[in-house]
Amino acid sequence: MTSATPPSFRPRAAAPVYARLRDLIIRGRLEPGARVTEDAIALSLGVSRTPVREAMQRLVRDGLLVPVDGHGGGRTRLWVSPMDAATLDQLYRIAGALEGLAARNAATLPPARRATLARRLGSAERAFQAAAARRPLDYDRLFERHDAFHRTLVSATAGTELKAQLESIRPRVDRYEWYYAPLVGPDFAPTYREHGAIIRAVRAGAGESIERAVRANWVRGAARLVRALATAERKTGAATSSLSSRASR
Amino acid sequence: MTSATPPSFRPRAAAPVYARLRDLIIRGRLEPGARVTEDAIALSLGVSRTPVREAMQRLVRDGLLVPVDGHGGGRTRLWVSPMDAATLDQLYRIAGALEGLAARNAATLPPARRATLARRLGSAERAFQAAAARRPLDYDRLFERHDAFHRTLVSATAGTELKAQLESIRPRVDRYEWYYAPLVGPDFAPTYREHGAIIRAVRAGAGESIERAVRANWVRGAARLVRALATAERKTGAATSSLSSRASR
DNA sequence: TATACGATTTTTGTATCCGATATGTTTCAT
DNA sequence: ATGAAACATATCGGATACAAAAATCGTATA
Repeated sequence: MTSATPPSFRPRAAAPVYARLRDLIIRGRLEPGARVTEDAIALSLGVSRTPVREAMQRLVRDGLLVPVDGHGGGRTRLWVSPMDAATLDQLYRIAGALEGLAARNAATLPPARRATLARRLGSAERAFQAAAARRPLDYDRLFERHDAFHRTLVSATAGTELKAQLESIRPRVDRYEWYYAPLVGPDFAPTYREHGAIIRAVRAGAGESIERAVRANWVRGAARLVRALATAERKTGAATSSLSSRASR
Repeated sequence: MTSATPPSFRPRAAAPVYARLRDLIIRGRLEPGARVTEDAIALSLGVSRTPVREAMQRLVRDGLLVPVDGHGGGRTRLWVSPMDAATLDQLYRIAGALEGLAARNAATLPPARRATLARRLGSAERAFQAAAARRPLDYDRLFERHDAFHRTLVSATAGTELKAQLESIRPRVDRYEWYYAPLVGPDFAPTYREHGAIIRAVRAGAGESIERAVRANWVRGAARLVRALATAERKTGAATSSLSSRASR
């Protein structure tokens, strides 16, 4: 599911630390605004500060941690980055542009391989819809199935660099997905339609329309999440304004 | 109130090390395939291995250093990443997609600001052409002027996330630019035309065509560099095959 | 009571040390 | 002479030690 070590796992201790922290943030157990100190993490995970530092530097680059007082030079205290609708929108547009660029390549695939891709996308989509139909909804499974659809598309169309680039924004995208997806359902008909459009475009094999379909999926997905976020805020009363009151402990 | 903190920059050792190494690689003084060891850098720059390690990890994320493969699980020896036409092509397409996504926003700018942007782009382009007309050609200056054109465009149109994403591929893009730009000139008429098309599209204000123009610039720029690269290889006889023979000293 | 000053505590950045392991070299046996 | 095995070296990952900067908290004073 979410875990995957994109480039090549180098260190022995830093990788688990990174994976654990990233997961804590993505799943929301470390909320936006939570302070994260090297000592605390090192202590709680039973390693020294050295691998923790490496993991935290990587999380900064992922955009999951940010310096608390944004002075560009000295990277001092870090906290879990805030979440807001504007960032979500930007992020999803970027993902759409990149995945669209990748998917466009499907048009240049040999017809046989393109047909295979369309078939695999169809089967991934059916699995996703099946997961979405289960009651009670298992969001863990739903997330995984949804992700599988996009991974199928990307792995068949993106080159190494593009894959790496997509991986670099995945942590943040996943975080928004995890936070707000439960507020989107339980009706996923729009998503079905958009995925269906992607599959048909791949089958037809016109690069331009494949790219358009993929982009539309991301842009509209972002709109759905923003709507869910706004609704949630109206209900709970400015959920995001309590960010700075969190403590890491 | 407390004394307004002037940019109290605390000098960190890792930042200069990173900047220096990145520059050495981008400018080609550390060639593809050169081994880079923590000890050697630490010694030569007069710092300990700790900040050097941080810098090198960052360079790995930038794609300028890569682990030399061959030993599956163990440790990581790093060398300067190789350069090849396929990577160049992918990289430039990504840059085109991202910058195109940004530039598209120019269409939604208030007309006055859009006009200002078009004017600033025009003036940046004139500066670029002036630099390109100087004889002898100062590639350092040319590079800077060309970069300024794109920076003008991006800084006026891209959000924070998009800017960050573009920054993340800049080191590698710059490296290819530095390596092969001298082989492209001295006639930059195609570039003038493409930049001109971008400026006109911005002035007209149609998002779709702005994006197309920006993308075309990058895709065609990549093609020019690939052509230059191929020519250089034919002349020097497989320049890139000598990669693994470099020593770091 | 509010503010300014100061000491204590946190937390980060850098240096150094140690252990593990791949890599290269030398030596010995056949 | 050739191959293998033992040995030496290079280099990395992690732990620890130390210093410096910043934040926090308390106290004193106007």
